Amino acid sequence: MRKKVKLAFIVNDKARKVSYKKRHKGLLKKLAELTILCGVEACAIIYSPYESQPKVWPSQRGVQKVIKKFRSIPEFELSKRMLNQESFMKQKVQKAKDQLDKVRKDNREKEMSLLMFQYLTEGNIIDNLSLVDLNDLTCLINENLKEIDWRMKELNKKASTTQNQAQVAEQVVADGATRQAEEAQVMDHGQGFEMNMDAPQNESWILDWINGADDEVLMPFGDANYPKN
Amino acid sequence: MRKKVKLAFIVNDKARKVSYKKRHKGLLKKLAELTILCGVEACAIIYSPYESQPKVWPSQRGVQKVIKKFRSIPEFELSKRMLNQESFMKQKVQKAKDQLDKVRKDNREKEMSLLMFQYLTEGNIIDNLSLVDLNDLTCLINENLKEIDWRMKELNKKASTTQNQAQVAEQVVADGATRQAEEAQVMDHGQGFEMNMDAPQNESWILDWINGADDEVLMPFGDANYPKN
DNA sequence: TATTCTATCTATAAACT
DNA sequence: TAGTTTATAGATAGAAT
Repeated sequence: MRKKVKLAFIVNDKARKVSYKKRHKGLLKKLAELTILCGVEACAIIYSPYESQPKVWPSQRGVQKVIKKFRSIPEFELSKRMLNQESFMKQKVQKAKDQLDKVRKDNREKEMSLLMFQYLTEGNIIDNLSLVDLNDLTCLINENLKEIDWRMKELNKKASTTQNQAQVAEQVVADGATRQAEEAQVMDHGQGFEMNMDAPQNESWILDWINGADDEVLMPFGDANYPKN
Repeated sequence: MRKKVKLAFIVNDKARKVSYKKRHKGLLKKLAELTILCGVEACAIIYSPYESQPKVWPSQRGVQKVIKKFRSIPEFELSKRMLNQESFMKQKVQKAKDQLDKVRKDNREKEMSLLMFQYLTEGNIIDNLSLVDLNDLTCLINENLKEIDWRMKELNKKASTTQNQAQVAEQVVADGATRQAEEAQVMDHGQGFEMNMDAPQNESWILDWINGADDEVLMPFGDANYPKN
């Protein structure tokens, strides 16, 4: 029901003021907590349109002390610090971009996995697949065949029962298909503010294996389909 | 499981640093949200023990602008503002005290109600009741008798059925007793940090009526039992 | 206009990697 | 030491008072 706050100027005057009052209060509380809990000096200055005087925090002594320090810093020193802040921001942006790339790659993998299992279980392949898609899909299926083969061999080695290989193979494929289908969520490819930047929380054994240590395998899933930014 | 944060310096160095990093990050985010959502100018300066440079917010332009304003304010003007801040704090304290009084009064009422219904339902009265307690209790019972009387009259007026008065009266008493007992939570009388400062969320009709408009009734429940602060 | 209520979103303490 | 995860405490949007 309650909508997620969109990080943008609140156009409605009334709503903005209400929000300001709540958030202003919350902010000062947080700042107070930070200074008390962690024993740091800090101050905040807020020029609100609702009061003629800027709102300051904390009380008399605190702000004067902190501000005094700032007064004593020459102008050019200040600029230098600001530039540091700017480069810090650039780092942040780069990090966010890296995360984006990672999520896109993950999404691509999940999509492909979904396609693969659709193909394996329903026997039909979706139209409109690009050459790249088909290539990745083929790759993925080959990976899985290898995996199955490897697992069969492992089981053979260790088997103390009389299970035959065909049964084992079927079991592995069915198991993998179920888990993969459950986990394959095709995520948003857009670049909006709401984009999911979280890394996926559960990797299937297939993806683990693909991402994993085997250097002989050529890695598929480039970001060919996504615009560079 | 997770304990409620106690508003005090975190003694454990490791825990304090972890907390600082999280809260610092959270604070700047909040500040950014405030400025964007509500279109206000603001800045924060944090002198952390973990960085040689004070942490500032927001980026270059923002801080310089806000700080410049502050630089241009004469020292004595600053003091004046700080005093305003101080008086603002005094107001806050007074408000908190008022709230405390209110909660204490509410608690007193709830205790008395509980006693009354224990007396009415179990027929025995707890020992160690002071003269004041007994007086309040008598008062409260009289109030309730009046209320019952009033309700009976109302029902008589409006009754289109053939219900007799005795039945109605019994109904009212039973109903009131149940609701009152459910709602009567005897709250903490201490003055610790954890004290419940919330106003009670559900008033019974009896308390509504006691607090309400009838000026003829002498109000019981002074704060006689509590130390003034 | 401010306060209260409450469903929901967000921050973060603690544990784990 | 820093990043991740998870459960819970805390903040707050929106509605009602």
